[in-house]
Amino acid sequence: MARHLITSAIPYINGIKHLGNLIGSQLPADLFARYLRARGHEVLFLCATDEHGTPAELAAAKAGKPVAEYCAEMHAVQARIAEGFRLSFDHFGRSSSPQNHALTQHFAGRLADAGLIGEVSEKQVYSIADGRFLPDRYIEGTCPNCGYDKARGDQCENCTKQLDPTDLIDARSAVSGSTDLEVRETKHLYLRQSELKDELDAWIDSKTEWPILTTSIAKKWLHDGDGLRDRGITRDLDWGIPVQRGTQPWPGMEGKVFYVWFDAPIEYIACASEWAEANGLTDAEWQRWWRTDKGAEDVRYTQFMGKDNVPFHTLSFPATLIGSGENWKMVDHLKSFNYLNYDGGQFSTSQGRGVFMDQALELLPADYWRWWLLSHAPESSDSEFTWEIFQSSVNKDLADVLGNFVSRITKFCRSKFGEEVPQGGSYGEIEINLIDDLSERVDRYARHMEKMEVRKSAQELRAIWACGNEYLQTVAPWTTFKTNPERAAMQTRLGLNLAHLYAVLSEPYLPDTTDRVLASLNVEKTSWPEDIAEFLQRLSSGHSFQTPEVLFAKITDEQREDWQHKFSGTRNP
RNA sequence: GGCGUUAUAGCUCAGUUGGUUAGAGCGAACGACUCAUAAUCGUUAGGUCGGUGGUUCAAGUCCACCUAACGCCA
Repeated sequence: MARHLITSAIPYINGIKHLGNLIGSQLPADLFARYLRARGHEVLFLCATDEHGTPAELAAAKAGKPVAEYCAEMHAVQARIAEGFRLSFDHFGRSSSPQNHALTQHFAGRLADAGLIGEVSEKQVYSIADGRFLPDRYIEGTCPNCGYDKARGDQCENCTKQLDPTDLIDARSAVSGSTDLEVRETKHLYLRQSELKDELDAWIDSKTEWPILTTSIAKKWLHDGDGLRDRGITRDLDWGIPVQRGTQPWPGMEGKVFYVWFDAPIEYIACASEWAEANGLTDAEWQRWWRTDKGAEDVRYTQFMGKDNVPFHTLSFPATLIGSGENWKMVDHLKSFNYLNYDGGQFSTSQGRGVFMDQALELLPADYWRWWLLSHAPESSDSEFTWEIFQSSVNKDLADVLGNFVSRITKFCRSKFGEEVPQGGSYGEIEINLIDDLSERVDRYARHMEKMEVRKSAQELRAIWACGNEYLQTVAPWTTFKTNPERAAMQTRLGLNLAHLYAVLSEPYLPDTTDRVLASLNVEKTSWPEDIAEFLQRLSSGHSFQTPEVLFAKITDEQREDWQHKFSGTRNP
């Protein structure tokens, strides 16, 4: 038994996430967490909403609500949808929590004490009508290069030219449309992460098991051009964590907040604290997960994220932890994912393109999505969602292979022996071979899971399901029954036990299906099948069961076409 | 312009440190079975591994150059 800390990249608060976001971090993290729990390990699985920054403010303004209220509502929405997908977070926190305020300020203080915070004066556009500074991307105007009239202050979307806000002709605020703008001097704090470059470099070199995708991105940021650049950690905004040096005020920083990228990863830690509070636990209880001087030295920490998040997790956040000079737990394994594309293009939150989490659950139960997404996870490269692939994969794997197996064995038993496990007969060579084969396969399945090889473990799981159909096809109990009912009883008993085995093995992928099958078979959730031969005797003669309803309905061509059409455009938020 | 990732059967993807006839699932064809959600099981066809050149006794697997897609940065 080991202790595993698992975090998923925290989704941004402004709206419901799409399937690409889901498979990029939360879902594979959940798979891993469920697997490790099933193996009897102690797991703390954390996720949260990332709530600060300008996009949240603007989304709230658009919704006509105070930003705090908006975030609270959206957090509840995301929590409910996560529950719908059976994401088994031990806690789903909020980066706006008091714990994260305190910790973020604490880290800033420690970094400042260590000489790792610099102050920089810069010029930024201030909107007098809005009464605030505007981030570059919230300034619009006419592009001096191509004449496009909705160019943003950082870049023209039309001609892709990189811009400075002062380049824009007739610049205006994207918030209010006001053209009453001026450039003002403002002071910001910078994290001098360049000072930690060598330490980070050595640390990353020690992570030989990390995927190439991860290390190559990190290395690029470390070595490209002038090397790792210092980054601003404060902003002139209202919504965020007020800049403080620990618990003390920070002279000259009044009215400023920490930049969202700085406080968001700290929420991983704060979330553990929120978890402890929510469960009536002491600080020591969460610190034993996060402080290597307070009991976390034996914790194995795994982070899940999309590739766009890699720099923050390999450089900026580690720089924060190392720079604090305290004994914080650093990530051991970092699993990053590529993008899932939607029907030839990208999923897009801002454009409302693709299938969103709430919509998906309206169409089909969570297990359908979990299975497809996980078995097609974009691990080695970007992968693609199309309705055709989704339909054929779900129908074939879930309905025909797994669902039909459970259906045929329970119905056969009911018709010949009634709804209880039949007695009599003993194994022959075929059964011995089957058990050997299954033992090997389960072993392989587990090894893939340990290494977080999501697609490969799904492939192996499917092969394990197929073994059941193959077995029934080979021994044909419906034929055996005519001449040797006792032998048919043994074959049927084994078949029912296979259904039990499959339910337990499939739990990380298909939690609801597991519950349904176990309920039909009248068995409690049990531990992982360490010994396959022993496990396949658990349902013994006389044990009663109920024949389950169809586990997975097939997706019809009409449904597919209907959905294809319905989701071909963009979503109106 | 720089850098990175990817390029393997019709489709979606595996191929560990270079080593005998390049694998899986889907789809296709054929056959078997009839317990089951017209489901299942088996067999077969099918790729010289984006292109060119090189290193090596031996390369999909290493090197160089080229092409294409995607991404990041400037």
